Amino acid sequence: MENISKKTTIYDISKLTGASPSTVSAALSGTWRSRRIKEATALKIQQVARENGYTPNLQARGLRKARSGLVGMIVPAHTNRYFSTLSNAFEAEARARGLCPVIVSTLRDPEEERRTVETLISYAIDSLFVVGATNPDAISDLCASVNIKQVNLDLPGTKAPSVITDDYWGARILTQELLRSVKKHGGGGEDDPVYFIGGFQSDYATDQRIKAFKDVMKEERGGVPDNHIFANSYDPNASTLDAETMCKLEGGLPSGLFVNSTFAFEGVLRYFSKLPREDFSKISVGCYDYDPFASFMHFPVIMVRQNVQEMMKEAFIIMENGALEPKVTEIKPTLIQPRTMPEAR
Amino acid sequence: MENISKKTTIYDISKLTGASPSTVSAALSGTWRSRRIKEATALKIQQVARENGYTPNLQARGLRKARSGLVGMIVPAHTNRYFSTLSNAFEAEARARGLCPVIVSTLRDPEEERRTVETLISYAIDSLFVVGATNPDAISDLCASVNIKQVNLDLPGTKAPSVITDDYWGARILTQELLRSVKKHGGGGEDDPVYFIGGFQSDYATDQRIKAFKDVMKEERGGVPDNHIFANSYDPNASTLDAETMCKLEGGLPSGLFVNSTFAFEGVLRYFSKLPREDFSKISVGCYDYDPFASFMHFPVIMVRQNVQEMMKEAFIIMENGALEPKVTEIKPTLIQPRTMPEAR
DNA sequence: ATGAAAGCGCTAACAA
DNA sequence: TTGTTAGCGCTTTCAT
Repeated sequence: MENISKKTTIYDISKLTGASPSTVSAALSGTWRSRRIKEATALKIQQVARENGYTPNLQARGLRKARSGLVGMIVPAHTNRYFSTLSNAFEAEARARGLCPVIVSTLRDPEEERRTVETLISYAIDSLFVVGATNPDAISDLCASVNIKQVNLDLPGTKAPSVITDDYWGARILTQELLRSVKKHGGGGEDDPVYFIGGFQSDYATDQRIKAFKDVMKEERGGVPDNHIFANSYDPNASTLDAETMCKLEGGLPSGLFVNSTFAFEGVLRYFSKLPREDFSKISVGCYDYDPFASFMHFPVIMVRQNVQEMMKEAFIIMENGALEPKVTEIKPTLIQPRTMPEAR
Repeated sequence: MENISKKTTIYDISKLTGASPSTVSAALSGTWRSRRIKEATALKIQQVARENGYTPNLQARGLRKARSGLVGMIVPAHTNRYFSTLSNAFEAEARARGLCPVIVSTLRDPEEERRTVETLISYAIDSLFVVGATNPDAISDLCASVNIKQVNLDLPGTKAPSVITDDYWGARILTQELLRSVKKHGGGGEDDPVYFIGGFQSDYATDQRIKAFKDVMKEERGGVPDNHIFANSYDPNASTLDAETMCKLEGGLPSGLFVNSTFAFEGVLRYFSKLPREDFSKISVGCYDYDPFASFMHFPVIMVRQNVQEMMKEAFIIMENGALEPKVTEIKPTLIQPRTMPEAR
């Protein structure tokens, strides 16, 4: 306790107890049983260690053992309910395994992703969870060269196992429910316009969702015009512009809007906030993502909540099995009706 | 590049180039100018390093230099807009300084806070940012014993400098604005009931906010009954119950509600979601925290957005100045009117 | 302008 | 049952 300026090491404890450094090491790292250290010795060492505020230097241990006990995760952003829920689940799983979780956001920037992963590798993370990366395969190359196991989440890669949401299925039920809502609250016509805003056309998830959207629209409406679909970016600002374009095109708000992610929704709302409240009497929104507050707006918002716990649990299982083949596991999401607030997670 | 199973080290590069390990180290760590390494030598070494996919082992470096380049931050939770925005700002500041940010959530659990901080210390973090801790001073004791600089955010401590929001001021203007809204949308009477829900009575921020709430209520209404104030927990579930109690007591929804944080708001909404929509025609809500979606509900929600960037910037400045005296810096928050969506951060 | 060598704190053979 | 020693990969005197 009196040690103010330098950390206590096993050598300090060694001197204090008269035991050798290796005995101290064993006593303090939990391996003493298998090293047949006398229980009394071990207990005494632990006692002294406690009295002196000893904590192991995990850098030294990591250097020696060539593994750090750190598990890394990269996410596109923190300020998003979906990703932060993943962070939460990730920490829980890591903690349950006695590992130290390190989460870094990479802002959907491939260069930042690369830099961050290199940094994490330099800190000798034992494994890496890659969430929604723009280029998971590039990361796989980095990881492969240093034998770090990797699992992708949210967006799949071809060089590492992936756990993703069954986006086609989710977008289908969301679109169907949205159309039902449009029928109920909308203008009433079979030709009430329905739009799609948000996401990258080229990313897998968006692609699946658009496919499902189009398919359902085809089945129930005979189709949807291409210019009713905006998928240029995950940047909220882009969606603000898209919403404006949509309203110009439509001469007002449409009866139905499929919003691809809460990112896009934020952008759309930024535009909506300028419109008079009466304009919203007929619109229904389907949002592919869940946010508790969004379910409680002044027009119906149907949401899809991805099953984050299960995704993360699955990811850890795959990791523990060696993360070998790059196979894709799909998890089904849940539909959340407007003004419904499921238990927090 | 061909190195599959083991990481390239400076010794590999040393052999490959014929230079000594120390020269390689200097060339690769950027200290070569001051060591008067010939530029040609340095460049060649860097070239070879690049070709072989060399990345430094930061654990080894950290062990040797006794500082890791890691900066730690603990937050109560990830799944909250305010905290995740802080995470975002923290990462930005850390990155700008070439440091690696490590953010861990501690779930408002003092024991978890202690364990996590100990772990971070074991990884030799260079400094620690403590957000909304239940017991910042206990953490200060841990940090002091190993000479780690600490700054508290959101909730102040007495043993390390703190950067917090000017909660009294923020809660005053929020209450005033809420009363204005109640006057406009409420039943019309001077005696429209106004309630307060959320937070811990004993924590500094809640205390300040309740004080401000009471003061304004006194000034404008002559006071507020004690049983109109619920401050038992940050757990959304507690707020669900509080909302129910409130409505029982009131025989319906009150005209005004001061909600202390989005955590509480989530809980309140969970109860609200069971009520018929018409019931909400007269209620106004003031929420001490900002969430983009919450500003867009079917009744007016006035919010306070804490100035996260400035708080974090200030925290880093204090850290860089040595984080000496435990003085408290207060930052003023911003009022956000209903249906207003400021730029994302 | 560069090399040799020590050592950061720990663990794991190998001895005893 | 315990001690001795080497070495993880790096930086940093001190030599040269």
